[in-house]
Amino acid sequence: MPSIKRQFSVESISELTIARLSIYLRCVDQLEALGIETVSSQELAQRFNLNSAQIRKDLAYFGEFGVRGVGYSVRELRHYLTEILGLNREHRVLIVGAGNLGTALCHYSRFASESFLVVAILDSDPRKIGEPTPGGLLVEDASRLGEIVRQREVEIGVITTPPDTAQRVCDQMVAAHLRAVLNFAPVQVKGPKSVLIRSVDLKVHLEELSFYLTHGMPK
Amino acid sequence: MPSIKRQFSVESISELTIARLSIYLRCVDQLEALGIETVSSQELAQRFNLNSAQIRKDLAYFGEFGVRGVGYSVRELRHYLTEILGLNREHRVLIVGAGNLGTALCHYSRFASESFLVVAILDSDPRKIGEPTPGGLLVEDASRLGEIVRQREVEIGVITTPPDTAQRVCDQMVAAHLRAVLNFAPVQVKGPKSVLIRSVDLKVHLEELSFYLTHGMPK
DNA sequence: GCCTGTGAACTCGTTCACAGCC
DNA sequence: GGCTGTGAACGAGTTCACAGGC
Repeated sequence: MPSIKRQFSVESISELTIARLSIYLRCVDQLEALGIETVSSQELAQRFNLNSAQIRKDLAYFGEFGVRGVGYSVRELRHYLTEILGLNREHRVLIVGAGNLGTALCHYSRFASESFLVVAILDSDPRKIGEPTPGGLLVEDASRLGEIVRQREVEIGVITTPPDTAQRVCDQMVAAHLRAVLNFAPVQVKGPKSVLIRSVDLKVHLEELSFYLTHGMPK
Repeated sequence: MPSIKRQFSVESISELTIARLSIYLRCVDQLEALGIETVSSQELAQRFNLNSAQIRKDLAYFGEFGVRGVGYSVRELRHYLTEILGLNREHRVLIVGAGNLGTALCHYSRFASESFLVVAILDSDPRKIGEPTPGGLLVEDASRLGEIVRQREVEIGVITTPPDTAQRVCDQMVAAHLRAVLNFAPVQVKGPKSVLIRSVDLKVHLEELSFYLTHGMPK
């Protein structure tokens, strides 16, 4: 079994490609569960509404995983995608904001994947501190963020606070040397380029639906 | 105050433009809260990390809202964006899946915007049916979906079930004539083109972070 | 014959740069 | 002088189409 290319340059690969790799991984997981051992890019494309040339191109950035005339081994592909996405090790996650969304994610991200472990959920509301979430984790004091990040070797911070405190929390996460931040608050949070910041913006998605409901569907 | 173009063609406008309009609306909301009355595309761009030409182009699809030499009236722009996005009327939302995420969204989408109203949350688990969510809404029986959609004039369905039931729920939503579906389950759900289906994929976002944490940051 | 990997063609989206207007 | 609205230039991303290998 060949290994993934050592020399791919992260710079030259589109973020859209990375997002699709995650989708491909999900697809081969399903195929494996069905007992399918080999799959061609065409078959993958048909089954999951994708484009076969794009699948081949996306994969080819990272190595030659397929066999001409045959296709890809489902098992191998799953292995490669897991390795490429960095999912063969555990990522420790900390959530700030123990509201409904924060506590929900606390539980959700556990079943979402083996690779992400929520090691703390913080809040600054004294009434919430010390209380357990449905998942069984105790809410801790937001002022202990730096200390907790260091002690528990946290890499990823998740913001589920109201919008007006999101930027402050993000600044604290940057100061605590978290390497990546996932923001769920409906504001644009900013930080230095050394920290990877991504937002999941529910409001934008709902408003997009509203637009198309009002003006008719897209192409 | 001029009105928005009647004759823009939805087909010719990119989904990315629509998503940005939602961001612009959020930005002018903030400016209005600061008491700022007029803003140029350049100022908007600087303040919120956007591109001024893109702002002008995005807005120009829908009308001539600006004044040359001056800029845009914050109040007017807010009005136009609200109208364009179809946020000047209420959209009724139904959630299927009363787990942590479903109940969280039930509450969340209320404060997210005035324009979206969650009118029902359903589940098929008899232990959950009849129980109140933190927001005070009672969980109803998922088998009543069609009836509830009709009676309460629901437009948008939200899926927060586990992945294995998501497609079935989506099919039921299509059958019940919901016009748009927002899926939070980590699977690709499919439906006819007449129904707008969008997914918010937490797992993909986390795995993208994992990729960059493993291989270094993007450009 | 079939399917991958990939250069080339094309499509789509962004940015530039300036004419037109205040 | 300053800023919008927009064609034109550019760049990114997708799809085509085929050479190469099983």
